[in-house]
Amino acid sequence: MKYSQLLIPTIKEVPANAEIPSHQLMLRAGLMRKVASGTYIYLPLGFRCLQKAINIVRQEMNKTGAQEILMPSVQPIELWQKSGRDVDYGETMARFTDRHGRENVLSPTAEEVVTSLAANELKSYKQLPFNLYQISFKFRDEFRPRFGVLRSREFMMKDAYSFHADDESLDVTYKAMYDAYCRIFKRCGLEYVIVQAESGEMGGSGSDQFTIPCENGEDVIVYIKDSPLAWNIEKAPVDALEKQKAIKNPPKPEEVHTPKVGTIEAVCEFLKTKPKDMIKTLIYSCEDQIIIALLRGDHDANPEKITQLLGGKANDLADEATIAKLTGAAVGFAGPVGLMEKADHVLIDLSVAAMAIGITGANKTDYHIKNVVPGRDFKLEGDNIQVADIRNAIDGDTYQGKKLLFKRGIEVGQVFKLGRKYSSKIGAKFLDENGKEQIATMGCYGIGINRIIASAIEAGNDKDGIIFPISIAPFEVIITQAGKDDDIKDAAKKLHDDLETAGIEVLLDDRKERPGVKFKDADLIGIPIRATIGKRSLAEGNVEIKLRAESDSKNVSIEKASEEIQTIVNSLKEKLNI
RNA sequence: CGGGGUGUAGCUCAGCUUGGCUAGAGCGCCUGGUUUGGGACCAGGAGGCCGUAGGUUCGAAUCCUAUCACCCCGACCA
Repeated sequence: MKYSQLLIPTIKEVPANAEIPSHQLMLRAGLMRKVASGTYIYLPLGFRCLQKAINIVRQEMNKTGAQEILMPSVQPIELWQKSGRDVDYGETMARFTDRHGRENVLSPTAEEVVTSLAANELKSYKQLPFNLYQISFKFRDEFRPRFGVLRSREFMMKDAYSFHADDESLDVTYKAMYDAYCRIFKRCGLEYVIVQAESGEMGGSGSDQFTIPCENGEDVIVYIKDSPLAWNIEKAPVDALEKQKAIKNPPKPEEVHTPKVGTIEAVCEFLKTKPKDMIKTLIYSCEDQIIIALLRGDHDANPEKITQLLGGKANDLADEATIAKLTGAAVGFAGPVGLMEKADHVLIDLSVAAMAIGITGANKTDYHIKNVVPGRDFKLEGDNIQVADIRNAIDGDTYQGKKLLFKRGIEVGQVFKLGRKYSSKIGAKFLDENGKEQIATMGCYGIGINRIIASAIEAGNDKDGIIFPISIAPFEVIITQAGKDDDIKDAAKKLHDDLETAGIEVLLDDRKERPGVKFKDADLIGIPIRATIGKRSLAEGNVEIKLRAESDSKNVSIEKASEEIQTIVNSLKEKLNI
């Protein structure tokens, strides 16, 4: 392929609206352009990267016996009403009415459609198990698209759905997918970490996330040094904190006037105390019920843990009106004393139960109460009271006595055991050996293809540009033709043709540009191997070969160049099992 | 959706506070010439309804109002 024939609009300056390296570099290297917030055009180079990642995913999926299909992007809302996810997804799911007045959605994922397929076609246990997947654009109307392609509204996803007669069969496929994902990310040249995750909106029992550690990741990974244990923050367990020594004859609770200081920080400032001596009272509503959650002031609530304790039911922080009605005070002054009886359910974090004494809201606007002793001034036991782990791990926490460590990561894939959530609602049933009707159990397995590219760039870049793993680079080799003499052109052309014939993906930079410009562009785009043919080396009958990831170059005779480059390509590929 | 910010040439940004003549710079682009191994130099040139719509004013990029878009911080997810 000739550079001069491709649209590769590289830019020298850093785009003003791009914050993180992958976003900036994808624009600068001419991989993509933005159409609107969260939607992008993949230009020739960017699309080649996507295709290469897709091919790896496809190969590994096919190896497991999964079958590729293609489902529609426009789906009838009825299917989503059956599963109840029209509500769960809410505004994130784009909807429109067609000319006939039918309600449609733009597919954010495809459990409903694939399960309805199974409902129609699945009759007998003899058909099971099977695993269907597709690679297609998904649309989610995110509250806040950001970081370029890392959180775009339209994105390329591989989504697979497996159907099984029983849990053992699901376990087998789940493991096969898990292993396939390991191979996929390895082949894409990504250093990944597998973390235990909550299944969230998807429902179901088990889930593992494949994340790429990097500074700009949106997920927080919690892990233990020299241990395979790792969790998404939403799932990370923490040891209960040691019970604080009880204070002898603790003073009585005392109301203090705290005018207009409703936040933890403001109260601490005002009363000269620390967040960890505060008790934070959060009020949730869940299916018309009122849930109160008590946390230490320096801790954050973990919505996933709370949802689990509520039996998976959707819950949200209560609105201002509900809080005012319940507490009789403005937001910021809620406290457990005298309030707990009014709630349907009270969740007390382990660390609150471990406190000896604390300060909390008085359920009276502009007042707090100090000298509140858990167990004395509010109950820790009762029919509607549960003491549990409902918070996010923070620095200093341990699990099984070992220190928890934190880093950020990008989620590139996730595998779920869905169970019968969708199959029961949509009616994916079959007859078993005994002629008895059974509901199929399911798994689903997603990979964000764009995120593979973006996270590879997050992980692989330097001041000059992208450093692509060879497996997903737009080209494997770039030939920089430095000079316009005929012998240079001819030698470059011949090397290009030889490599192309040998099946190497090679780009010939035949532009009428100065060598400096070509070197800069080659580095920016991040093609793993560069072969330079110019006056200097050609005079000695040599070609200069340089790896993007390394600083040194070497000279190889023009006759041996093609062979040598092929050897390097193969060795780079072998490292990634390509 | 809540909070903050930005819209001026293809890109990065000055100018706006304190309204005033023809709206600027660097980079990029076009032409000619000199260059040619790490984003060259000289000369000439094209390119802007100052996001959009109203308003104030003799006069608006600049002040006011509305609106749209984009970006950042929060709740979601591949």
